[in-house]
Amino acid sequence: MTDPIQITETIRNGMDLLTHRTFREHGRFVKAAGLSIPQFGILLQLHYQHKCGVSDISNRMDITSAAASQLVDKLVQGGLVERAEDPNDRRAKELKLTEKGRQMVETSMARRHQWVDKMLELIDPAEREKVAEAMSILTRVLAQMKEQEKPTESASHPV
Amino acid sequence: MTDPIQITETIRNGMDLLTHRTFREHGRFVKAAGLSIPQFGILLQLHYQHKCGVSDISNRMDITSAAASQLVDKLVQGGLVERAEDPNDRRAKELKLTEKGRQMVETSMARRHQWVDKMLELIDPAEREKVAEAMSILTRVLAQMKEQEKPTESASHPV
DNA sequence: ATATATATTTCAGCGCACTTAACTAATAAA
DNA sequence: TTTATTAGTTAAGTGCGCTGAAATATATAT
Repeated sequence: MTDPIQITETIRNGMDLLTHRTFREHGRFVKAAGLSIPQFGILLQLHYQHKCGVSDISNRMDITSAAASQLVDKLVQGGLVERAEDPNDRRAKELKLTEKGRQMVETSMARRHQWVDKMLELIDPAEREKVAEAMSILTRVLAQMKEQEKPTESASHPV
Repeated sequence: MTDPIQITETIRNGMDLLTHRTFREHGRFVKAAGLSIPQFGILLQLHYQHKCGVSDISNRMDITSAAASQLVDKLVQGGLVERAEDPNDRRAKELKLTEKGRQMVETSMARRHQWVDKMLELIDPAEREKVAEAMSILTRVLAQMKEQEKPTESASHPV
């Protein structure tokens, strides 16, 4: 297979399938965990950023700060997020995952990894290595794209 | 890279990034299209199955048939889905995408493909081929897993 | 023919995410 | 110091997705 069009087609198709699959898995897990998708989105954001303020959440999710505040509040009441005063700016809050919140994210990722691993079990080691190589290529290019998208961002918020 | 653990790790990590990314893209598109995630889920299901009944939707989405009926109704009113009587079973409905609905799905996929293509532009042809090979492996194994999961399914509903 | 099961719809009601608007408190600018 | 700006919260109200229950109509079983 060297036809460029067919190569693109193959990749598009594979991506579609992966996406489709992942969507359902994720939805089911979140639902089973008793959370909503937006709520879980906040947990994930906190997992990746380690800490942030309410406005960081509203920016990232394209919702008003009022909505973000309300969502966060539910997570705080659920014991998944810790909301403290930002020592540098007393108007702002410093949001972090609690241990319980961290575990929730861990579990969800473990669940996904379980699925990925099950998939890998069905192919032989040589193919597994090929897939790993492709993933490392994609990881690299995704990081590259992320850089390109945020040239104006300060170093203070490594999303 | 031949260490099995590292191979798995690399793949898991790549999958996580792809998932994360795709989620946001999809959410934004759906929102911009004036639909909800569940509504769009139905369009996608109809895209893959070509036609189905209300209960197929409720089964697949893990919601009651009442909920499915209501969701479908909104899509019908929006001109995205056609709801006709199933000639084989007059209790059931035969749901299909309208031309407008089909275009909506096409556009959303094109949007995603655009993003995938942009990603591919950043890597050289040799790497692109490697990625394609990996995707075809994954596509194969995904199909295989799907088979394993539905051994009792009749041939009438190729989801 | 009668009883039962299936496919869908309608309705009342609940919880959630979201928005706008008004408000508090703290920082930054004049 | 006053004036604006920024971060976050609160409250009222909207719309959506969802459920449970009741209703309708068709299909299947006895």
